[in-house]
Amino acid sequence: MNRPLRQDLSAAIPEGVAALLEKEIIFGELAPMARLTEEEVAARYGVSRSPVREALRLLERDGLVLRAARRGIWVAPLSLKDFDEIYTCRIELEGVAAEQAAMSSDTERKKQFAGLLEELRAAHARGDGREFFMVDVRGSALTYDLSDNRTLKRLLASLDKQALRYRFIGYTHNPEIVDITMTHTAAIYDAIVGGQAERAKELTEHIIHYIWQFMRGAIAENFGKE
Amino acid sequence: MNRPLRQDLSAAIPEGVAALLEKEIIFGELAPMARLTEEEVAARYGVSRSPVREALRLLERDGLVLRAARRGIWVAPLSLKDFDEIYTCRIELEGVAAEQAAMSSDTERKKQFAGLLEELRAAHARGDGREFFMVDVRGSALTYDLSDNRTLKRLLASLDKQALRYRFIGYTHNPEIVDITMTHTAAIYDAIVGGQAERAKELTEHIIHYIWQFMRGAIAENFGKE
DNA sequence: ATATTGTACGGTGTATACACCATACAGTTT
DNA sequence: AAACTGTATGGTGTATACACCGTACAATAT
Repeated sequence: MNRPLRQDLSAAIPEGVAALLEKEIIFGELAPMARLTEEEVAARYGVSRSPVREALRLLERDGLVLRAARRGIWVAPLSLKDFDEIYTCRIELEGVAAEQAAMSSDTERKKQFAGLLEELRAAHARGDGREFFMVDVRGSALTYDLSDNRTLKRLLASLDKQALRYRFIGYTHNPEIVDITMTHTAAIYDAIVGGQAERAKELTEHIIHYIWQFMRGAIAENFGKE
Repeated sequence: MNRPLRQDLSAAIPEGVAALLEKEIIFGELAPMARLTEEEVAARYGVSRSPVREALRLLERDGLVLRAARRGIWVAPLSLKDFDEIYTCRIELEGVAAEQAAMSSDTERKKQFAGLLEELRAAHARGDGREFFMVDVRGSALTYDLSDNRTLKRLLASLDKQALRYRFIGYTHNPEIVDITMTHTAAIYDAIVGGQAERAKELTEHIIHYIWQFMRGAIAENFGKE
């Protein structure tokens, strides 16, 4: 009963289950405050409760689920306050990451930005918002890698997962957010590849602040009260 | 065999075990790269492997231990690079936390800073570096609480645990670091309590940067090569 | 009718058994 | 002698059984 799924989960079952649940949460297939029971998740993926528990610990770390001792587990709710909290942190850390990435001399990996930009443009042209964000995340991951700071990378990877939930909702309600992101991302990639550290940092901070304020409207509409 | 320890662990065993291991790692009782086996830890605290596994996941999240699949678990090594990475992140996030804390109107909780300052002075006067840092951590925790940003709090709580290992080593080699921290901390508390947001942020960033550079010497001596 | 207590059940928390991988070492072969 | 293969062992990874808490609902008493 557990054999078939083991293949899909690429060796590490907890991380595999976490990745699958992550996607479901980020893209709204699992609604905010949806109840998760360990046994149900275990049955769904054909594994036992042990790795599921570890997967849920990972999701808790990234703020995607809430746990109450002996009460249960829920998909973390979304709120305007939470959104503001995340962006308050992101604006600082993404700025540093872009700055440090620009200072990297790893020209070989910097070339990957060109390919990513093409993928972004393709997804943008197709109007595929979901794919757009997935590629955008890979661009961020590349930036974090170039910054050569494992601690920063760890913090941002965690923040990004939360942020992506809001970004996807924002896109759903205001598709032009993809247009804005598209334009600005190109400028940032340029600065990073060109080694303009200060510019990369300022651009990143400015742009994140801009998108933050732009998205607040859509977010407030849905979660203003909470 | 497991009953007696349960009391010490205050209800949640994984968190309890994690807290105990944390202290041992932070204060050097468990040396960098020391091997940890789940069974040994479980036996030591009189619990089973299940909660120990979860405790080790928590420590991994905070960068205190490293895990290699099916290979083992080790206390995370210390290095100058890691130290720089942590402070690069801390300087940004602590600044924001101080700024936001100063903007808080929770005058009731702000009064706690006075008591903490007294405790700091007492520990400083006694030359009790370990106690000094423990109180300092509570001051940071209060600042994070006041910032009213759960995301920021989560990121900083994690960072602080790593940072404390280096801070304790720095103090061991350069006890005057406690003097410096003592003086500067008082100024920051003043700014936060007084509601001077911009000043609190600038002071914090400046001071963390100063201590960072000051400590680099002691850290480099021990871990320069790694 | 309301309040209180008993009870059943869903679900997490922990313990334990077993599977399986990684390493080291010994034995065999070339 | 060196390389390779087989095997034993230590330790993590997973499955499963059971303990225990929290909630809801029903029954009884006031």
